[in-house]
Amino acid sequence: MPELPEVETTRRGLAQHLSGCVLSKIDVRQPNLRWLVVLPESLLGQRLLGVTRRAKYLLLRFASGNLIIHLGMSGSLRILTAYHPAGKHDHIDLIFSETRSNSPRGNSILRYTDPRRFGSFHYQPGAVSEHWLLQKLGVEPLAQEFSGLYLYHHAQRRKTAIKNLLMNHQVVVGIGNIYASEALFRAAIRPNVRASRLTRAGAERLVISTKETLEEAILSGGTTLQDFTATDGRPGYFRQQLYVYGRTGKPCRLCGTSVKRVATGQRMSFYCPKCQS
DNA sequence: ATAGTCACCTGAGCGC
DNA sequence: TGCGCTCAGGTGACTA
Repeated sequence: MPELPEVETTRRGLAQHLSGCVLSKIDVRQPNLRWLVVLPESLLGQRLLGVTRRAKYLLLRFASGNLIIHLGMSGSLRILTAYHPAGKHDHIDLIFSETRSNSPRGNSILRYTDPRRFGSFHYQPGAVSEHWLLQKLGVEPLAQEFSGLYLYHHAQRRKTAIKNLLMNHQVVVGIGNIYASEALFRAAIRPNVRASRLTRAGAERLVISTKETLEEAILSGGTTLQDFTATDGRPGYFRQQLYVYGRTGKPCRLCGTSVKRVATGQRMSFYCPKCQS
């Protein structure tokens, strides 16, 4: 699924096309996502005031509260401006109507598709930060608080692999399996080294490479491996810029050495044995 | 507190 | 073609 760049790409599409529109209908065909989807009727008739993001959660703000959407591993949101019959994995439609009198466009359908159903929809009245899903999240990776010193402090005395630390969302949010491998490559750090062995300089490099990787991926519209599309249906193009993820046995783009794959906990990591010494 | 495992669910790709 | 196996972008719950 979507990691932070894919969620951010989705957020921008939603904000651009649906902000100011009024939610006129909710159609939940399959409520059994990661958690049972229960959306209140009271949302109907409310205007979408804005779309923000916290970690990988999309926050659709209405006057009475927020719709909190997570895309899980295989979820995507598309905006349809013409009727399309719902497919097998098209679980939820939110229908928005354009109400500005001078531009009487038709309805827009925000369609949630998710083959694996690991995603989620929640409604939180009032302050969104009080939702239990958002309570224990760490810092945003693109924010100033995510600094070399911050990461270094969190790495101290931890026995887990550095890649696991980077993917620990109580420390820093939004970094999943693709971008963790990519950021570690760019910082020349092997994914399996203990977090406690991270040096101050290494932490500095890793924070910089993480921000760079995420920012470049956002500019490319994210990474599409199989399912992900932006809200206009287009894939992300960052896959072409991946150095190591999914490139086992292929030559490192910098030195030509064969890219290796190793298990880090329950996930696969990819690295160049020469560049990441 | 931390680290590791399991669970949720479907589909793609591979070897036989 | 089909079967069985492994793997897949996430993350909360549970165990030791």
